Amino acid sequence: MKIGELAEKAGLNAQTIRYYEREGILPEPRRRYDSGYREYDEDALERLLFIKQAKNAGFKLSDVKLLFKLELLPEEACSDVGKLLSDRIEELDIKIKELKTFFKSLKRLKIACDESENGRCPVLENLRC
Amino acid sequence: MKIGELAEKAGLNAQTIRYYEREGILPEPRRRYDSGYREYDEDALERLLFIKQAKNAGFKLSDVKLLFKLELLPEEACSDVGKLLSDRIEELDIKIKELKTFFKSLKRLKIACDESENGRCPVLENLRC
DNA sequence: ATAAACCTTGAAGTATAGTATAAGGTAAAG
DNA sequence: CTTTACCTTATACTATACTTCAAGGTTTAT
Repeated sequence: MKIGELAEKAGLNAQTIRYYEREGILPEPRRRYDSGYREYDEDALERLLFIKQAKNAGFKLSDVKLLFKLELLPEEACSDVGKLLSDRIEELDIKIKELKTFFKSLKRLKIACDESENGRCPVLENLRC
Repeated sequence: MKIGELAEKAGLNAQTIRYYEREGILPEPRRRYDSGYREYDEDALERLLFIKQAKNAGFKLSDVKLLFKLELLPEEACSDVGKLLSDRIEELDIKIKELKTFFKSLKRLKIACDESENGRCPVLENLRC
């Protein structure tokens, strides 16, 4: 498939995909013989969807790059991937817990806001987490 | 307290606090009569800690600004705060669910990586979420 | 065959969130 | 009373992650 179709499937725009390629996050795809257009397969889509999720989880593109880079290296680098993954798993676990706390905090704020009758939303008084 | 002490308590640096003030996220504090130094109270610290959590939850500074801004407005704006909060609560709920999915995905990747014996970490083959 | 839609590159521009620097005034400790 | 730490402003710089633009070639539909 061409870049436009991939972009649509991944929910990105084509320039972003080219940018990922420039930055070494997405491997260079093969090109059409005649036009030189980029030609993508399903793996490229999988990668993009993974990148989107990783970004959503607060990972930097450089983290994703590192992960994909290590994928290509032989055995001795595999423990590095394992270490990287362990670290990220632990970080993400902490982050999820923090978000749950903040979620409660926002809900408390909402309730206080709904109940306010003095004409002011008591945002500040209720933001302790 | 002076800006340095506030910065330390909040785990930020003083320039960041001045930056938040410039951007209208933190209100201008009163100044010492003689030196013109900024003088902060505990509320400022609360605000900074709230900002940190909001940022961690993926909120932009402009979102936080909006929240604080609405706090100062009279009754008729209160329902806007309520709406803003409802939206953010819903977003955060979705985000937490997505992160949990990604968390599982990373764990699966880790397991596959630990079990791999062909000298390659099967990152790509295991990143489906 | 021609227009619209899509692709190419390279370079510049944007948004967000700071961080660093310069040049100087103030506060606190010895 | 001087030295060190801390404060002031304004401006410039950085990193991340895109987005836009210009100028042109290709594909597809009518």
